[in-house]
Amino acid sequence: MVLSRIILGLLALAPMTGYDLKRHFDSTVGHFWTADKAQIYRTLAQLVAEGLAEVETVAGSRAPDRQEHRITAAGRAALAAWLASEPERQVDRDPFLARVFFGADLDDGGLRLLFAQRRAATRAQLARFERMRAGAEASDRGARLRLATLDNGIAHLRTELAWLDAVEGEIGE
Amino acid sequence: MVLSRIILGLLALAPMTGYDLKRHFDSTVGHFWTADKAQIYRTLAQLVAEGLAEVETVAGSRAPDRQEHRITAAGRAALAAWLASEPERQVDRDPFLARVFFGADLDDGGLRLLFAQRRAATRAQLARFERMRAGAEASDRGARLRLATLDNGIAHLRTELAWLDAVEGEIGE
DNA sequence: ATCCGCATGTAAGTGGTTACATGATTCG
DNA sequence: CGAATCATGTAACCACTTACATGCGGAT
Repeated sequence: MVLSRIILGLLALAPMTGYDLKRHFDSTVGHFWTADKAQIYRTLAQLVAEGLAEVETVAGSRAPDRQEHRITAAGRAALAAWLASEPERQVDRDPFLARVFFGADLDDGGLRLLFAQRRAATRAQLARFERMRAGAEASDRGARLRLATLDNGIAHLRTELAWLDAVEGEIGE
Repeated sequence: MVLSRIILGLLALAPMTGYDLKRHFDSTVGHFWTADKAQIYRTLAQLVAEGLAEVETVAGSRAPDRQEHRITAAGRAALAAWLASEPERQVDRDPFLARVFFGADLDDGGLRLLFAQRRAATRAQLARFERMRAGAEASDRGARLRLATLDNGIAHLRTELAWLDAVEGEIGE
């Protein structure tokens, strides 16, 4: 459900192929939703079957044929309805915190490695997000909202680093 | 995989029924992992089939029979191996942020409602976590680590509220 | 020649949710 | 008398991941 609406939202910006969508899930919307191509192609077929999108085969001038998907009027209505509906409840599943929770069974070295890995991963992602932020501008309301979602990710990554400092300080002693 | 190891971790603390485990997923470990009973019973059966846990039927003195599950030596080894293994990469999927991202198609009232709902949900969860925190003590290393995972949740919820303040301030003007 | 980017999809499996179904005991 | 808690499980479905499979065009 959420995936199909995000795809509709992206198609509302411009007609796209499954491949184009995949690139969006790897970049612009990747900080709050990911999807792999098997999922994307399946969902696109579904949207077409439901009449929320339509396909047009564009002969590849110098590449394979593109299956361009375009949002329909019904699709725009479905998108608007979803935007105004109550957000699905979010599940937070964190394999790292699961390890920390049972971390008493781990020796000091293992625990330090666990935190070090988390710190490295968090830093790397923060750097990625900050690069994305730098190359964006808040021209209109839509752009400001899209930037706000990125800022949300950045804020949480910084919080994670601060938490790591606190916990490692406590453990280190 | 992660679910089965968390269950092993809980069974390492004490033998339990599926019902007991469900209560843990609703309370102590709920802030980083959730599971419903269908999943729990299925996974318990799997663990027994793999020899990582064993069952003992305890006749109910004043209630239904309990299927007590106990971790085996092989189970402890599997738990230790998982603890020392590299954490599975975490997927962050947030239906709320997805709505904000496409929020330009929403009118001002819709947008304000969206943020208000998020704020209420965040506050409610923060209150729950803080109550849990108050009733806990950091006696030994294990308890400190378990508390740290709760503090992680609290820190992120506070960050979310701060982010909401910032975004709503910007939108409101 | 070989690899990378573009572009499409299928098959099989795992993980997770929802709905259905049963039954005893205890507390108000 | 009814609701809540304890306790178990099945069936069906939906969401997501991984692996397999193909083929063109352009750059090194």
